[in-house]
Amino acid sequence: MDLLRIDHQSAIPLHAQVEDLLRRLIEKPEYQNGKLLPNEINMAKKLGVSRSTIRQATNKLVYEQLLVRKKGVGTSVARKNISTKLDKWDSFTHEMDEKGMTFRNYSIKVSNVVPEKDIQQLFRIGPDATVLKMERVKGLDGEPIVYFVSWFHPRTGLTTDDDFNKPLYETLERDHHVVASVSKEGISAILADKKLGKLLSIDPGEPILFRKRVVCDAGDRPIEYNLGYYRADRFTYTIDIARK
Amino acid sequence: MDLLRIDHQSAIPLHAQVEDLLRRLIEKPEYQNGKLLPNEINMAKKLGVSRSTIRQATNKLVYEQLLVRKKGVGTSVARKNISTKLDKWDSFTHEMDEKGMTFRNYSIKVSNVVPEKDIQQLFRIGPDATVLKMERVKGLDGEPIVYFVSWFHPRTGLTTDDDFNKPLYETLERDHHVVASVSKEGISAILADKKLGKLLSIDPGEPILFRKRVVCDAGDRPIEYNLGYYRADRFTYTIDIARK
DNA sequence: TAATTTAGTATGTACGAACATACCATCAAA
DNA sequence: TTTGATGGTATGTTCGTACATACTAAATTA
Repeated sequence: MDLLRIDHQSAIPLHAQVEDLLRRLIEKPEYQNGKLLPNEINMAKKLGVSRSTIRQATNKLVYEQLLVRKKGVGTSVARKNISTKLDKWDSFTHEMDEKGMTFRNYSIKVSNVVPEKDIQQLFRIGPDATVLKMERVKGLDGEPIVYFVSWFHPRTGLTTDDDFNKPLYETLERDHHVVASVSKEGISAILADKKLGKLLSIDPGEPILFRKRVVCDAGDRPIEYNLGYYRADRFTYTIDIARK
Repeated sequence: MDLLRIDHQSAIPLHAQVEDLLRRLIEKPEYQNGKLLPNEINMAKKLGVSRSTIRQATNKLVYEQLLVRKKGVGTSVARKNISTKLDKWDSFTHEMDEKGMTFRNYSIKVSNVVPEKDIQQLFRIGPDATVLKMERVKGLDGEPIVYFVSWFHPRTGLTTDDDFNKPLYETLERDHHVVASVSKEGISAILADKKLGKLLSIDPGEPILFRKRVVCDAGDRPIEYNLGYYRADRFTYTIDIARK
């Protein structure tokens, strides 16, 4: 078991190594049915770290609700959430078409980058791995409306050669056999800075609807990290209950 | 400073007391502008607990993004998120009306209860405080569709005497001067148990769309904790981008 | 004066120890 | 047979200590 070892010489903190190890461990089928993990003291002994370090790592996973602890029993993997099938995500353009509006890409930029730490962690990739980054400005009637930034997990197989003007999730499903499912979405508001102001043709300080999204595949593994900056004077996010 | 003291005799764990103390502390205006909290060692000394206990408490708040830590600098209060104004939440019934369907309350029950620990914590109320609990089953064409359970923070001023057949958020705003804003929403799926099966007229084991929601006021203080159980065969949750 | 060194302070990481409390399965008593 | 006691195990809480690392500002040097 090479992946189940801790490197005391590494610059990576022990608790981070343990956390990572646990993340990989709990993906294994033998832990999927709520079976108990090894107890803390044994894990500590086996990995050659202290119990506090084990707890530091498990605490984080418990916060994230990946693990569940029961006093007097042990720690087990949380039963996985059933995620709702994605069907409308990339239909933004289509919806606009139906309303008789042409929603076009104003600019598009695709590159390979080494992402920030939080994305590395989300994607569970090394600090040197490069991922595909896509930036888009979309607009309506000559007016830019939204600025998207996406990072795609290497397992999507997307490259700079793909056609990003076509519906993306269709491309992923057809050409790369990756099926996107909803995972997590957060909406908040920020103020436009200089850069955003320029991209969206508004003054810095104007309100921006900011959406953060993690797209996962059917196995709940992250495939895309996506940020969306919407001109708040042109768009509102609403949650809608639709009949089947 | 009565609220800034730790009771070593209490059954409540020290770290929980510290956490609670910090939650109250960081609401004060003097910490709102990113000013630094007292450093960990001093806090530990002042409160008569160890630094680990302080960290145990602050860790949680850091994880919740209420606090921000900077190595070599200190810990400060995170700038508050601007939350989007709520306008469509209680329009469920209205939407249905527009579609020519009558969405009615099938049953409704209002009571005063001592809530579970997680709600106590969310509401930041004592273990003895009672809150208003409301349970509703709503349905369509003689068929129950959704089961709601809500707990309302005492500050809403809602009592069992209020009329819960009228749009709730309008009542809150008009009669109790509480303005609801979106805070957090989670959607998942569960299986119906006996109770849910009976309430929704389906067999136990049938899929249920489960929605958990925390409604906050304009000051980001929680006012309602709401659970919704939707018959998955009748409803789908979609996220929709609508033009203003 | 401007660049650099350095001391002080704050968080970050890690260890080890001890006792409390919840749970469970087994065994004993009513 | 059912109830109750009990000991083993696992997490929960808390303490104390030590050193690493990042940042800041004051003191030093070029």
